[in-house]
Amino acid sequence: MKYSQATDYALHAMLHLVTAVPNKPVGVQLLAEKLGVSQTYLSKMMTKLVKAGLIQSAPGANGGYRLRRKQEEISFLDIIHAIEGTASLFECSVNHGSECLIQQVVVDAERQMEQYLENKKIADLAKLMKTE
Amino acid sequence: MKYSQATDYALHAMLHLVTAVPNKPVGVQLLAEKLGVSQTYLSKMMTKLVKAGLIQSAPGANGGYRLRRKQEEISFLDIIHAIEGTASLFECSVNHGSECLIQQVVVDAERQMEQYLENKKIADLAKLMKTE
DNA sequence: CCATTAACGACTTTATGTATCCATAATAAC
DNA sequence: GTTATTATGGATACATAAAGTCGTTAATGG
Repeated sequence: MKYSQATDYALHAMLHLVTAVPNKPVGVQLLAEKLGVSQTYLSKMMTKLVKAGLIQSAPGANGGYRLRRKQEEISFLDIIHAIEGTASLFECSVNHGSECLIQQVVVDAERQMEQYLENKKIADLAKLMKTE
Repeated sequence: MKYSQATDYALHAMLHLVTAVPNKPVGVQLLAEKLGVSQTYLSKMMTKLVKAGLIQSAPGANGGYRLRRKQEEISFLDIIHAIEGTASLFECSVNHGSECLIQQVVVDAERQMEQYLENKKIADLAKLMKTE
């Protein structure tokens, strides 16, 4: 079980958008160059972020992407869910009569991780980077 | 990102071993029947559990598997690690000069989940099932 | 010896992630 | 309006991992 590289790229792309000049769109070509990944591949992830309502896109000259919400309101979990989906990490495939106690435990554990990721905003990282 | 079905099977198999008669080995054929999975496939996971030191195996007639440790000392995390491995869920593939702050956040989040799974023992579930 | 049972390796199949290419649509600048 | 720019979408190829099967070997009890 691993987070996909796509999630890695999306998180880094969002961090770049946060630290970019406000309201000035950033093109996928620039982002792709900074991350060392192809434009066409990265654009798929950007499209997912758009559909999740995290960023806004603008076509045409001087177009690109910019944040849709305040940066304090965009959590790690938002980004991860946009790329990976929101399905549970664990689903019991054993056919027992009752509810699966094992699944309850693992899902509860997953909830612990998600709470942590929900409380972490990319704005937190942006602050850290400025003081370095 | 998902936990593999193999992990699901392993967790259920361990739960069966905990609730079985102590010190009497349980064969893979019986376990496989209860879980609705083939013997040969399940035996791969059982072998991993043996190598992880969670259970003991005995070949030959009346052989099978039984717990190696006390059931209060076998956690969900032990079983999951035995099947999935212990590698981190997230590894940054972007080439920046410094340490990856994003990776730190996600790894910390993962640690939250692991702590929860470490504190949950299969003995806890066994108790629950007896009272039902 | 014989039946039973775990362990191991080779293999097939299927699904998912990674990545590229090309066509299309929308917008801004001229 | 024309052109350059930029995002979006579909098709496709490739690599990797998961899911599952089969046959063989090895060890043990009766």
